[in-house]
Amino acid sequence: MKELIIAALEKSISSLNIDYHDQLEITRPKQKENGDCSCNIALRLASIVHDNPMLIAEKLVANFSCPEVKNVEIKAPGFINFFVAKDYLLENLKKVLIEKENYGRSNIGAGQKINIEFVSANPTGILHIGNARGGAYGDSLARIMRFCGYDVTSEYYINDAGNQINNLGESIKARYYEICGQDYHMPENGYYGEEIKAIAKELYDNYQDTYLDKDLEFYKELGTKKLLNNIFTDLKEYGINYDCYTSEKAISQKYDLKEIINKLTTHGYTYELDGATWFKCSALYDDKDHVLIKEDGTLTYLVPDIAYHYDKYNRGYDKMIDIFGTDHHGYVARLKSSIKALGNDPDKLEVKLLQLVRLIKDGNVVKMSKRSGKSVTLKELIDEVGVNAARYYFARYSLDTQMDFDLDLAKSKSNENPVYYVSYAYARISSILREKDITEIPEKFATLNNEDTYNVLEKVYAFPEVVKTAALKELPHLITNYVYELAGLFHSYYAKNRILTENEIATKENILLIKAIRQTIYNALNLIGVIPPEKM
RNA sequence: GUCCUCGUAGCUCAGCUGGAUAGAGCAUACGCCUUCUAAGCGUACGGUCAAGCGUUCGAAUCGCUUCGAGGACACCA
Repeated sequence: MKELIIAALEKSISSLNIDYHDQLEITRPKQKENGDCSCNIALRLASIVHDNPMLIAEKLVANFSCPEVKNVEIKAPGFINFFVAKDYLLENLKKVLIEKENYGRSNIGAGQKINIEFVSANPTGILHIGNARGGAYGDSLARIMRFCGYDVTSEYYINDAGNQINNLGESIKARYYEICGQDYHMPENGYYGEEIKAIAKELYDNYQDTYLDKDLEFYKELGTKKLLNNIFTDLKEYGINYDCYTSEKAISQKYDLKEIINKLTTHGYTYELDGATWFKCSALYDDKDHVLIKEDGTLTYLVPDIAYHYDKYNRGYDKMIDIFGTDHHGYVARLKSSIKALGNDPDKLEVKLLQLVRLIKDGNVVKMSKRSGKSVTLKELIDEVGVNAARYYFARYSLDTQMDFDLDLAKSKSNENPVYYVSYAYARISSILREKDITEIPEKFATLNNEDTYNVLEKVYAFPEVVKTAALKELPHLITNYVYELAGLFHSYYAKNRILTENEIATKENILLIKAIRQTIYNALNLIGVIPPEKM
């Protein structure tokens, strides 16, 4: 529809001998009286041809011809508004019914290889509510982009080496010794979570105190294994399955990390100072240099991370998206610097920072701390509110809002959570379809011609466009906004119109209409990992 | 102190590559169940888009300044 109007307008513009080659903007006005489509081109042209926008609009309209457009109006200060025949909505209805779960699918991604890395929490604890947000965003984005024809790899980076894993091993050892009645101190940056105690207890339950002579390596491996298992079990329940897992250990085996540093040196990006080797990232994007090899000869966390991203580049993605908490934002400049220093294009990496989730309990902000184990876990969240509500809740918000998560509200399963509103629309339709279902699609629809029907059909029609925008702008919350509005239009339609009537043709067509609505709701929710219920 | 992100209705948030009268939900008030699910529908109330200046036909949207919130500034990861 848009395309037809644009083409006709372009003809009109060139017939006036105006030189204008930018993309014409056709928008959908908020007010219905301003038409189905609107164009601001006369306002744009005003400054180019130095004329009154109203007059330009009149000239454009005089030369405008497009059979699908029933009526054209000009409104101050110079908008051209188009009123369109509704047939395309009914054609689109057929399309939904034929394409079913593929309605909204496109190929704007054209097979571009995209890597999306998200959550990637260290295996030193249980996933918490912040991970739930990153997970919901990352997984939804992956689904949306796949739906739009991108070749997406979703990835989890496992930090299974380094200092924090030593601390993990020490922490488990300390807890185990404690249970065995032995004296052992928690390390300085020890982990105090219940899950650490649980691992120690399980060890004791199985082997009593016979493992007291095990070395640190044993506890590290045990802890990493157990905690990763927890993490991926939780994520799976949350609806997230990864295409690819990469571990820090594996990267260290695949690459000689000293070699990576040598590469940086060859390109002139390292220097020695105070017995340490530094990365000269201030010469690139960072405002400070950072240490790569410490005075004691060990590597900092930065080195394996540089190697990891080097590896991602070697895998040949067109674009890589990393999703981090905002507390890692300082890290971005370092990473991009390393990419550039190793001769790769830093623009291929896009880092999304999500604002941390503030937890509200009893009306007060709860300070979250992983080390002390004080936070709400993903598992608890799922158990309290269910996967659908949790996924929807997080998908609703754009990443850069400092959102509050009110635990009590979430637990209450109140209407505050719009997933119920959308699910309810789906369940209502399902209920009617259990009464009567139709599969054959007529050549022409004869009875779908009232205002409520057009309203909801217009929304259905908009779906593919919304999905594309969500993919291009990488904004999954556009999908939740959309599906909420669609559900609203259905509820409103439902309240005023009967589906099952005396009239057989009308009934059949009504059923096909709500079936298409249900399909669209399903497709939209599927993109954010929500499976709507047949009954409520 | 330097650097990021943010500030929209009482609350939680949309709207941001500039467009027409700034939108939802919750809360509040009032209507609507003899017919397909009332977890619903409808009406009302609610705004100095943090503040100021600028850019222009036009600014919540772009730029600068101020104020406020959160975060980052390790030879930790």
